[in-house]
Amino acid sequence: MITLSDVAKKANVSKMTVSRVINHPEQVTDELRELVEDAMEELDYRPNSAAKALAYNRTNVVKVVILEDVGITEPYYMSLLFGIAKGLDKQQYALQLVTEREDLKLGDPDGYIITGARNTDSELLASLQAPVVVFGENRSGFDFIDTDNKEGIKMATEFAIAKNYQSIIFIGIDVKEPFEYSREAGYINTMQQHQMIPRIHRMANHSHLSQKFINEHWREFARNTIFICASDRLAVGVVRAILHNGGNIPVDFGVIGFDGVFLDQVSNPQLSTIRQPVQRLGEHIARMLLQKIAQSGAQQGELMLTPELILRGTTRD
Amino acid sequence: MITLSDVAKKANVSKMTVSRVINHPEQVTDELRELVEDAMEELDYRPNSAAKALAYNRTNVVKVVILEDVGITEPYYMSLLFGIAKGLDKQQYALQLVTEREDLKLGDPDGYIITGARNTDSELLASLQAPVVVFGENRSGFDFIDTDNKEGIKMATEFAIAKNYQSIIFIGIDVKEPFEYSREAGYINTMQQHQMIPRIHRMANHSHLSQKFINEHWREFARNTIFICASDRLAVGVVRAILHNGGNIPVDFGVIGFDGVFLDQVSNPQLSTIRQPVQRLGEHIARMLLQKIAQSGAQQGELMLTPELILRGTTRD
DNA sequence: TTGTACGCGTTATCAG
DNA sequence: CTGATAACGCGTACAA
Repeated sequence: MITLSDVAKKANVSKMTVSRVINHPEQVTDELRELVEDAMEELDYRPNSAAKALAYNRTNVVKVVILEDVGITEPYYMSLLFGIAKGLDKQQYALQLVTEREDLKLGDPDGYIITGARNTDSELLASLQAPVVVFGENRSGFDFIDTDNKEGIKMATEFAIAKNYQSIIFIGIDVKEPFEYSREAGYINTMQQHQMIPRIHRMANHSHLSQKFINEHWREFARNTIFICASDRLAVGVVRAILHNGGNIPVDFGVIGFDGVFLDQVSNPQLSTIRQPVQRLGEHIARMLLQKIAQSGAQQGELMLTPELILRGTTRD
Repeated sequence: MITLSDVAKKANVSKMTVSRVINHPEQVTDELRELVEDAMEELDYRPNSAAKALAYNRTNVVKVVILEDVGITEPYYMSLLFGIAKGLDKQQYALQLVTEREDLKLGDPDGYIITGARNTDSELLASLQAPVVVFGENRSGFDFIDTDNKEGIKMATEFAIAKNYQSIIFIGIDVKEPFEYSREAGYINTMQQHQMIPRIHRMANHSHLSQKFINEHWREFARNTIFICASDRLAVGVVRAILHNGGNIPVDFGVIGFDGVFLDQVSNPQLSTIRQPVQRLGEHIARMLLQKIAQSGAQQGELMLTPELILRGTTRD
């Protein structure tokens, strides 16, 4: 193993000079700096993160916490993890996955990335002893990152209007959480701007529930109706019910989902959807946390990334 | 932060005694040991893993490598990661996710968990500088864990025979990999044991390919046929095609998938499938790697976990 | 601007 | 069986 001292010897300087070249290069003369850099290169020096962690009193570990019940594993989180891992790797950070509340207190990570948190989790999060960033809108003051939910639904609604769908119905998720409020707001605002009357139905986020709902109300839906759904799951159920009742997709009926992770692609026909940039969100939240750690816990604010409207088999051209 | 020294003072011993109580308790008298244990309890002592890592010349990090192209994110890996994380957590290990081959060489993990490896990756794996365990059967001599593929298909085939399906067809994945050979072997052996003639069709692992295949050969399939598929993806396509052609599931046609992760549950009707114990596999492979690290790289052999035949909407009672 | 001495928390070695 | 000492690799504080 190559250490600072090895490099120092090779460059004929003290190891402190080498350390400075790495952490405070401006304090070293160009001459020495180049000498040291060459030596590092030649020896293929790799800093020892355990030693660094010990000196800084850090662990170089962040906990990634999934508070949501993932009975059926959401593919969503896979992409998110990929992104997070990518963001952390660049700084030689490692992660520990936590899926059970009890395990939250174990270990001493340098920070936490929280996903799937509900309003009721605020106290729990506030009690953590290291910097926290949250994945998903919240109004409890935690730094967060999320898709721009409002904007996403706005895009879909304006598309529906532009395509002359007569009736534009929103199928929402029956939860009192900011992400849902924002999605509904995007729908309502856009409808009102165009003097159209919003119509919202809410249910738990399961495809068989939206399927059942459409089946039971089938007679109420005239041709030229589009359903904008708060999730791909709901959208998949809607599609099934329309087809089951003999409705023609995409000619007479349209369906747009929300998420754009996995489900939209394996469904048949492939779903038009508002795709969240999940992996990028992951990268950004990792960066946000690392920065917060570097700034010893300073507030980072919020960041919203714009989703993309993907048009496929369930909307007409 | 509570350190060894703090505990040592409280217990009136040297910190080496405390260290021994933790790592080599048999070298300490019962009397002192209890004294120290009480002190640790009272002070809520938590070992500093960075310091430990430095002393042992370890990083306490393992890399989890996904070599497969995950264009469409496989939910499969999510469960696996949960399991791995659980196994690692117990020993205070953290993980780094690697999805790109180039990133394999960065950092100095204590070991590697490799998934999605193909035959052609053998050299790459052999060149790694830390203990390696592989997820998935292989015949290159790497320690591995996998579902008992052969046994799983055998269970499904015997079920089909017991239910008096006239024709039992295997839809396989068109790859030259051990897992596929084992699945086919499970099918062929069982068929032969019952004096039945095996019939296998292979294609790439996409639902639209199996869908297309069934459509094109629809006339060849008499009633009372069951399709045993090498993946849930293939099974989903088969189901779609059967329904599309007016076939009655589960009365006249049966379908059994393989995997039992996510897809089987969101499909409609819900899929009968051979469920892999993915999360348990994850836990076991983590343990295997940690043990291999502890034994400085000693061979661990192979471990196969038995899958479970889940009967749902695509097979008759 | 550069170097020296020491500390971070833990473990191995060796002496008692 | 127990304790003192040195060492792991790196960073800070202070001195030169």
